Amino acid sequence: MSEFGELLKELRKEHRISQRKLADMVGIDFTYISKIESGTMVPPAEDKIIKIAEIFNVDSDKLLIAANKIPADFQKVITEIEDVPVFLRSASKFSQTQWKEIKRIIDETKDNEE
Amino acid sequence: MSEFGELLKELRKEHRISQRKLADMVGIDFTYISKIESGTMVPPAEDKIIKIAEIFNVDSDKLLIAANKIPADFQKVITEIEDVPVFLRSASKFSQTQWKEIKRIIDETKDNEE
DNA sequence: TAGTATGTTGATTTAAAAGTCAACACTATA
DNA sequence: TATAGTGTTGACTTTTAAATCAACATACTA
Repeated sequence: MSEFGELLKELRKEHRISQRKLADMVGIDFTYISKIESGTMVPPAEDKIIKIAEIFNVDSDKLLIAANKIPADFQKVITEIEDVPVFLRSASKFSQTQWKEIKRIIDETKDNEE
Repeated sequence: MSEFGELLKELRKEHRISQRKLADMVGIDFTYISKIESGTMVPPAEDKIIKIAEIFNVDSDKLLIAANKIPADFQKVITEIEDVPVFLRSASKFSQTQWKEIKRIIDETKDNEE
């Protein structure tokens, strides 16, 4: 039942890299990698997870979420924008249709970026 | 600069209650309350903050946010609803108008409750 | 003025999270 | 069959967050 562990193992295998090599790159002990993969130990701290995401070139948010961690950046958003906590309290009640509307709004902001 | 500390002191004063009494009710040492209020120490753990919110009859989310803590409940929402992290990444870019739309959607769900 | 209530400070402790170290076991291969 | 590469396990350690304990200072009040 360790989503993160399984995912890590998969990524590592895909990239054909050993636990020792990965551990070196991340900056942790290789035995810890072993335990994370088997679910014996909980996922590492956020900075390590971000490094892993970089190494395997995956979205760090996704990896953090898989580790059941809230990206620290979110703290700023949640604590600084008043309406965000209110939004989060309602988020579980949104219907499909409502999510569609929200996604439309999100997409609008994405345009602004380029 | 300790938002939480100042807020706590204010609430406590309003309720005309001593640090010792409050500490007893919350289940922590009174000297800790003193340090929190002065900003010497960081706010207590989430469960203590929630107790404080109950004692003073204020919204616990607000108190947690003032303490720069993300309510643990949010973790479920953030990790379990796929679109929420995406939303949070965009949240800081929303315009007034966009927030108005979002609030409208939130209000719709509130109707469902009663 | 002795007692009671209040808040402050510095040193220390406890609990939880995040990790290391040492030792072993299996496999491949030179 | 030695040795290099890999993963596993159990006990221990380090780090950070969350607090306590002991001692004192100030004000109030019986």
